[in-house]
Amino acid sequence: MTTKERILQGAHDVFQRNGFSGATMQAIAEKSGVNKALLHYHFGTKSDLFHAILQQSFSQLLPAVFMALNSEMPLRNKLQNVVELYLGTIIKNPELPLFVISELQRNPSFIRKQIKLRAFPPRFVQQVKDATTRGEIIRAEPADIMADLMGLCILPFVARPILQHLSGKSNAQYKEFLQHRVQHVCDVLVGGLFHVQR
Amino acid sequence: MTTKERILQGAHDVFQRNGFSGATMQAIAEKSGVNKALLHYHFGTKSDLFHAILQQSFSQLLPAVFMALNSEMPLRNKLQNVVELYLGTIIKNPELPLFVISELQRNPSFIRKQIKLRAFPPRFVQQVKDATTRGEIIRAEPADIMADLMGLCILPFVARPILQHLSGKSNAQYKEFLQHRVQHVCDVLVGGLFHVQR
DNA sequence: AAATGGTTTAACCAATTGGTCAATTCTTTC
DNA sequence: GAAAGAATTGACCAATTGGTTAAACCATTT
Repeated sequence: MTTKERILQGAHDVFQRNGFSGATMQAIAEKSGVNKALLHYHFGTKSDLFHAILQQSFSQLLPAVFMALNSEMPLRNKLQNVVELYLGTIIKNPELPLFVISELQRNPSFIRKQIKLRAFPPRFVQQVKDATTRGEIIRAEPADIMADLMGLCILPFVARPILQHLSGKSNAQYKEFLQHRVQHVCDVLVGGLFHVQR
Repeated sequence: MTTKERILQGAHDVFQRNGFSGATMQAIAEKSGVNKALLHYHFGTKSDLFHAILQQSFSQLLPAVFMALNSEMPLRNKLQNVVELYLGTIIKNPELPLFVISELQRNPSFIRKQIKLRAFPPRFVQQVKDATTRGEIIRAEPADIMADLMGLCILPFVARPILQHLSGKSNAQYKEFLQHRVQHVCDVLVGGLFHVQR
């Protein structure tokens, strides 16, 4: 593992846990086992380093989902597929969504500058339109479904402290809860969007 | 409006926009039109002031929802009712959810210390249990439904920059989207949880 | 082994941070 | 209107912040 990589790893940890304002170059240096000046030598300013991390974090989340949303699968299976993919990613990196979301909220210009995704996947949009006109699903636009999907998936992670406290679950129990939740989200999403066959 | 209130207002604004680490006492003082030393005179340390704001913000969100969840309404109407109440609150204060969520994540001890809600509303829990055994809704626990409800409601607010950018909506269009969403969330939630009458 | 060029460090800097304090202003009480 | 107490301020402080720089270290080439 090269020094640059160790720094990126340390920066990732510190930024993700504390956000941009809460993180200090000193903390990142210590976490990476490296002198503070070396951060600037390799990565310029704090903002530069931060943007590198944010970019990487962001691209870890959405692009895969978008690719799945753009596949040729029928809508119903596709949704199920995306939920599994999305939740799988988040379970492996539970702090990712809140980090990306809060930092994008406080730095919205980042989106316009850096993010190349400028619309929902066209195949997904078309499927939603078709399914609506055919009356297979309730009247909804892609943004709604995208919001449903993301909201159902990320909430147990971003609001974990509250939810775990209220439900009185141990860490192990909460983990189990998260496992079961994949199926639950699929059920709610598909069941809530699709009309029943009569 | 008394000086103390003006300070609380200013602190609310600055903390909500920048989080604890991102906010400075100087900024709060300026926003409140007051000398920095006065903040300490009235509210002690930065942490003290922050906790006052966080407490107030938190109690603005959940307690009302919990009271509604504990009413004697039938489950189906209750959910609809809570969604409308919750979304109504958030629309009036769109930055509240992300603020509470991120700060609770980075300061989880606050929950144990300050928040008195230690379980889901008992009447709601009982209703879910009953409805499950009667086969009216899919197998789900209160934590799941709570997560569904919160996730569906807050996502368009916490992830607004991304979602608005992807959907290509103007501010006005996005506001309209949020209005329509009340009905959509009700539909998805009720439709996703309840089995259909056959 | 000397020269070279990239890597890493300790020491340092100006600016900003949260916080204090004595002095001043304002308000209330007598 | 004087005394008293609360409210408000400007000046100040030590600690920390992001960032710089010159010197040291290290590996490679000649």
